[in-house]
Amino acid sequence: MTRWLDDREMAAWVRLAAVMELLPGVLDQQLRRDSDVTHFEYWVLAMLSEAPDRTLRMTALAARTSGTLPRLSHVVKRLEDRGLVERFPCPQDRRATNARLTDAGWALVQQAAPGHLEAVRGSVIDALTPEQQEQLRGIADAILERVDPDGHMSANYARES
Amino acid sequence: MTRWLDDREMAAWVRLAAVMELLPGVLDQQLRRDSDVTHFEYWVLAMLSEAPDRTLRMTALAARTSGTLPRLSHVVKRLEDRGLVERFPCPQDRRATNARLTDAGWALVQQAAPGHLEAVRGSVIDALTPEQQEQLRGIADAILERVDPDGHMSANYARES
DNA sequence: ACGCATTACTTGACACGACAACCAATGCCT
DNA sequence: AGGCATTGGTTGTCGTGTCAAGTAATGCGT
Repeated sequence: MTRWLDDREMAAWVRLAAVMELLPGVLDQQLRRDSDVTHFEYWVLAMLSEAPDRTLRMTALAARTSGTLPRLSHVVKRLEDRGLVERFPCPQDRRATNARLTDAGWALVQQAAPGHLEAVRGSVIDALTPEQQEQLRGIADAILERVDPDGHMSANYARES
Repeated sequence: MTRWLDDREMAAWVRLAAVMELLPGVLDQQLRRDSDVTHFEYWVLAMLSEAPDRTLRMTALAARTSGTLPRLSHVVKRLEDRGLVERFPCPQDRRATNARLTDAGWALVQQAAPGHLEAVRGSVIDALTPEQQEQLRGIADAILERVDPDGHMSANYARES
């Protein structure tokens, strides 16, 4: 027999679904308008900008951005065509490809970061109390634990304990 | 001067971003595999199945699914081609189009609902304590308040107060 | 009652992601 | 050392979403 959702469960789920449907579009639009990159492209550039030598292997980049490898391949190629990233085979393992942020890519991240940060603050962070921010961390961790138990797809952060 | 995110804010944001990136895919896959519909298509059918006479105007459907009108137009057309929905001009206002769930569509929702429910439980609801579910509701409401202040895009639920 | 703005949607072109097939380098096993 | 599975990544095709433009009915102002 199926256990239906009670009111509390339904309320939580419906709102989460609405957030998942709306928030990505809002953030995407801001970045597109102001800096001509998608939200995902921005994450790619941002992760590279924080990496040693501004360089990461494709697989590492995929994990840090929660993206699949084919997706990353396409995205990085487009970024390369635009001169924001360069690719070169890894010397240690010639199967692997390294992606490095160019100066132009670095400049774009620097220019885009403040506006994006404001958007994230405006639609998420500043809408929440400090308590809610901590709650959100716990909730998201619990969900990620179910969705990606091994953390393969979200090596971006250190999960609690 | 830009206010950067502190540790607490960053932790919350990074995890929310990962959830937004991963969760839709997980739910999509389950529905595709088991019932050959996308998550968005499922919401469309589900909203219709709860509406009086299983019928809604396109605009109302868009609001309830947090989708844009062009998107809905495409999706409903595809659903119509598959015989799950039928469209007919609204008698009262001939600009408007009504979408009604067919018997086949109704059957699909009935068949798909239990599996989808299990997926939602498995990846979200059962991962959270009752307390966290209430927290999530509050957090999502706060975000939606910023992202869609007038509630145009999320007429699906009654927001608090 | 005429015209213009608005509402409600549809359509077409383009961009992006997913999936599957593919290729190349590596490393292990014997 | 030869063979085979595995790892790491790219490519092509297809489905789907978005955006901009277009159409048609409505309603409001004068």
